[in-house]
Order: sequence, then C-alpha cells, then structure tokens
Amino acid sequence: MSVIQKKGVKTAHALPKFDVALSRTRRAQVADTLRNFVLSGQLAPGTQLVEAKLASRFGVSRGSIREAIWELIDQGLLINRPYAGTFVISLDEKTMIEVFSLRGALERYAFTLLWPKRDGVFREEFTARHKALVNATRTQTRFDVIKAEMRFHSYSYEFCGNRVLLEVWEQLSQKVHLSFVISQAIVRGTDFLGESERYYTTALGDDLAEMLVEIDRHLELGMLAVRRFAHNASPPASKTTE
Amino acid sequence: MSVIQKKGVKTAHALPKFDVALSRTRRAQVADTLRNFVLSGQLAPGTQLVEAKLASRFGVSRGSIREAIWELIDQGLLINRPYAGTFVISLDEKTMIEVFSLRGALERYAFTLLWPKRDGVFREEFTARHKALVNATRTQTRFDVIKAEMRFHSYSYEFCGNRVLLEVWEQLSQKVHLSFVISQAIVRGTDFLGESERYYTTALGDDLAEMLVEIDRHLELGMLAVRRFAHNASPPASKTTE
DNA sequence: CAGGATTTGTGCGTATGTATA
DNA sequence: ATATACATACGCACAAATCCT
Repeated sequence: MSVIQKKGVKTAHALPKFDVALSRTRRAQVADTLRNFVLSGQLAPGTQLVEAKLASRFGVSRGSIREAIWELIDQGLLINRPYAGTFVISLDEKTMIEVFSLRGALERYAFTLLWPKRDGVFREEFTARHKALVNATRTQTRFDVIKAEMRFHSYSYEFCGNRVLLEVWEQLSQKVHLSFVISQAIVRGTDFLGESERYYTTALGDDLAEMLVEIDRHLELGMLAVRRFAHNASPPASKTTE
Repeated sequence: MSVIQKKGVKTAHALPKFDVALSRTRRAQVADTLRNFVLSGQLAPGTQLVEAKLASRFGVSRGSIREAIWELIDQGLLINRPYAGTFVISLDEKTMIEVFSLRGALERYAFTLLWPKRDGVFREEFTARHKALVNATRTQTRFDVIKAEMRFHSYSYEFCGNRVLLEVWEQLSQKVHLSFVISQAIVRGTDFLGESERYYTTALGDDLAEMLVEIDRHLELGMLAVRRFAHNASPPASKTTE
C-alpha cells in the first residue's frame, strides 16, 4: 500500500478525491512522512534508513527517497556516512544542552524584536496557541503535547518579523522537538502546565527584562530534565546546580 | 572539460596520480563547485540553473546535479519553484538587514560563551586569521577578502564550544557571504581595515560588555553599507544561464 | 487561449564504489 | 581476505507542469 498519493492516475474517471492540496512534489511528501516518523519516535535514534526498503514501502522510486532523505539530513534529523548509510540522529546530553542554550539566545532576540510590536493580533494568536497547549496536556498523546508546545513557542519567531530568524528556528526546532522526544522532558517536568502559564503571562506583561529572564528560567527547566534523563541510569546523589 | 574528478578510470595503466584525497562523493564536489560560483558572484542572483546543461558542463549525471542543487537549496543559496526551475537566490535589502541583525544576536551569544574560555590558543588563531584578513585586503581580489573576513569571524563560532551554534552559523554565513557579494559592503565601507582592527582589539580585551557593544557597532556598519547600496543602485535585471 | 517547447519530476535497470560482517 | 549488502552514480525514458509564442 502506497503511503504517498499519486497524481497522474490514468484510469478512466479516476476519482479526483485524492487530488486535494497536491501542489507539492513527491519529494516533499516523502520528507514530511519521514519527518513525522522520526519526530514521533517511531524511528528510533540510530536506526538505519535503507533506500530500497523505503522506496518499496512508500511506493516511490529510490531517487525520490534519496532526495527526501537529504532534506532531512540538511535539517539535522538524519546523518549520512558516505557509502555506509543514513541513520536517525542520536542526540547526546551535551548536544541537547547546547540546543536549549542556543534556543535561549534566539528566543531572547525574538522577544526583543517583537516586544514593541505586540498588539491585539499577537495577544489573540498567542493566547489561542497557549490554550491549545493546555488542552493537549489534558486530552492528547505525548506526541501531540510536544507538537502543541512547539507550535506555541514558534509564534514568537513567526511574529517577530525577522524571516531569516524564522528560517533558522525552523531548522533548530527540529532538534528541539527531537530533544523533547528523546529526553521526555515535558512529561518528566514537575509542573509543566504551571511553567507554561508563567511564561505566557510574562510574555503578555509589561517588563521585557523580566521576560528575558523568564526565557532563561524556562529553558533551564528543559535542560534540567535533559540532565536528569541522561543520568537516570544511576540516580543522582545530589542534584545539579540550581 | 570535466570539473569533477572521476574515480574509476578503466584505461590500462591509468595514472593513480589523480586519486589523492578523493574520499568525498561527487554530490559534494559538485555542490562545492556550484557554491563557489554563486558566492563568487559568477552566477548572478536570479540566474536559472538548468540541470541538463550543468550535467554536461560538469560531466556528471543529472542525478548528481539534482542532489547538489538541493544541497544548496537547503543551505538557502538557491530557490526552487516546482516544475519551473531552480534559481540563484536574490536577497533584497530587508532580508540582508535581517541577516546582519540576526548575526549580531548569534555573535554576541558566541562571545558570551567564549569569553571566559579565551586562552593562548584562541589568541594565536584569532590573530592569525586577522592578519590573513589584513593581508587579503592589500594583495587579493575582493572575493578573497570576503572569504578572509568570513573566516576571521567564523573562529568565534568554532571556538565557543557550542557545536549546534556552529552548525547554525555555517548555514547563516552563506547568506552573510552572499550579502557581502551583492552589496559590496566591504569595498564600500569607509574604513574597513580600521574597523576590523578595532573589533580585533576589543575581542582580545578585558571588557565583555564593551565587546558586545562593539559587535553591534561593527554589524551596523555592514547594514549601513547595505542600505547605501540599496538606495544607490537600481535592481539588476535577471539573466538566464550563460 | 490554444499548443508546442522547455525543463523539471519520477521511475527503472544497471554498474561500480565502499563499508562491514 | 572474501563475500555481501548497500550506497552512489549513470543513462535513459517518460510524465507532468510551466513558460512562451
């Protein structure tokens, strides 16, 4: 069974039902599907992606698979060793900490840009995404919660007006997402909902400096979860600093 | 004449002379060559890259060309319109300003990380790259000056210890490089050498806060050059493949 | 607004290069 | 050291979409 929708079905009176929103190329469809598999954890870190197998699974040619794979490689979700194979990236503790640290710098920059531009539109959309996140924590799977969390935080980058920053974030966010999946930071966080609420409230407040501090604090919680996860083989006798 | 080196020459007693350091794939070789063409300005913004023509020019198959092209697309140097073609990206003034602004945020972050880690190794390599830049301004072409400038500034990202930041910088630096090529910021800058000297001295000094300000100042000069260029020159017409 | 030219997108067979068990 | 599995690369053919006259 083909996962990817075909375009040029030649059967007489073929139902156009499947042709909705098919402007994208097959490469993009395969890449999206693969990305979902990786980000949902169904393709564990370290797994090798064999082109021929994927090609027959998806029902597309190896060329399309190769191009989609390279798209994910350039996004940092897969790594390639020439002539050896392509594998799902496995983030170690140090890298995940670096991801969160860098994200802090970008998010502080984004909020500095958007702070004087906040208006009704911003408050409305920001609130909507926060509500969606809160709902997800109550009714959805962990994967959906992570997606909602990513979507909530992405809005700062979308709204700040720097499109280059948005592009960079869309790259980095893949690794942030993967870090959440690997470290299960969101589930293990002690008071995830309360923390998000505090972040949300401060973001709509009056004090930019306070928000910049809040961003750091918020991300340090993620880093703490990463460290706890990385050391959970041997329970830490003493907690890490802070 | 083929620009790309072939591996499996079957001619009897073919000289193994050309086999040195050939571990990279053809895809990577083509991508590097294309990137140099774009970043050196030999492929003007807006130029369409026709796969078949490139394939015969380079002496490689269309598949390899396609993969190399997509590598540059994911790096942000080319854009693709499905079924229409692939073109060298043309950065407008707003985008170039955004590039410099974001670079400021990243570079301040990098220096904050590396500041307490500066040692003899750092000073030595940093000085070497600065000297190379100074030399380039006196003896080399403009393209070489830009390369030296990029290499000089890249060291902060290499040394700061955050590998994820380095990856992000390697993406963004492509657009920084292209902005220099398009806006000719370096040549038009009033006192480029003096500015670099000041940046260099402050980076080796004692005051981090002063350095963060210096970074902003340094990049604002680039933005000023971009603005001057955008308002002086009329937008160039797009060409087709030569 | 045809319709043909151009170019990209896709598929497949095959040969070779490379890593690894 | 050999075998094997796989990635890499090539060439061709055709489909599909865009562009242009």
